[in-house]
Amino acid sequence: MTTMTIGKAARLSGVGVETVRFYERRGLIDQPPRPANGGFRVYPEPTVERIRFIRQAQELGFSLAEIAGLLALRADPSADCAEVRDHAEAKLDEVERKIAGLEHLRQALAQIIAACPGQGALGACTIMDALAGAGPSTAVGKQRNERRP
Amino acid sequence: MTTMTIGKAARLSGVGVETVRFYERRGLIDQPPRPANGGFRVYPEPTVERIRFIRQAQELGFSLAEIAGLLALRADPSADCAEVRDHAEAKLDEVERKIAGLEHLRQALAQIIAACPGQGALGACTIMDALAGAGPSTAVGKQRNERRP
DNA sequence: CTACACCCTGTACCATTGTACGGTGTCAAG
DNA sequence: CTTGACACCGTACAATGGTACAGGGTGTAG
Repeated sequence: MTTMTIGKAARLSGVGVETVRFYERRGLIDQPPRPANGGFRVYPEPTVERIRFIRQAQELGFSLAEIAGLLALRADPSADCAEVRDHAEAKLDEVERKIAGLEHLRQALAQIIAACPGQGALGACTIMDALAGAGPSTAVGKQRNERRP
Repeated sequence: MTTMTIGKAARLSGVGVETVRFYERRGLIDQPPRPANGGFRVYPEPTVERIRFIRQAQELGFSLAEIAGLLALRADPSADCAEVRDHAEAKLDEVERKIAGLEHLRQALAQIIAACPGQGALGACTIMDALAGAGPSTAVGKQRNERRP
């Protein structure tokens, strides 16, 4: 098993040592015990994965409290299955709503990019226009982006 | 044109009046002028759309500074097209990365939900397991050491 | 014309999510 | 056995994104 000090765990997961300790205090990751015979705390490799997950989930718009909920989901027999499943299903809905919102935004950005180099009349000039129009009716070369999901 | 007071604009966009003012201070939305003859500021309907966009973008993991950047994107001839397009393309990349991350998370959640009611052997009990394994029945040959301590 | 809800401005306060710092302990290379 | 890098712990400070008054103005229903 790969183990390391907190400094290496922090470097590998792309955060500062203080951030690791902060996540420990918030209960997002376990703080390894200090060895009985003295010395430094020893961090296992999965902690690095966990921190990376936390950072990624944050970029996807989840708060640390929500991320704690995700990390606490356990599909094992000792937990109340129905409760876990309800929670997981609620999160799944949320994830799917986010995906839908991002797809919408993606299309709007694609429309702006497509409209940009054209020197003619511009129908969807801003994000708000692109989102409102949702596409083609304006005379900018009909960016009907029918991309497959 | 539909117009309204700040209170109604706030209610329609699902935020508090103070939040609307906060966004004004941050330059995310325009503050309408006070009527010369006195009285209340008059908000147009597009401001409501704009606030809703801000809130949605926040839930998708964008900071207010980033959202300001999105709202400032203008594909019109007065702006430097190349610059606008670069910015829009960078944002598009980011959006697509977020979508990919969310799809990944979606699959992990689906896996937990699927594993939950079954009483048999559970392979992917937590989010971290589900993400590491990357696949239940669809045997995706991801060469990942799945070690159980 | 009075009550009452709502607006305006300014300032203060708050939660979340870190980041920095100071003082001390540990360890390993030279 | 000294020295430098890093760990540990506690506390303080900071950026972001609001939220809450206080003290006044405005507009309309009754």
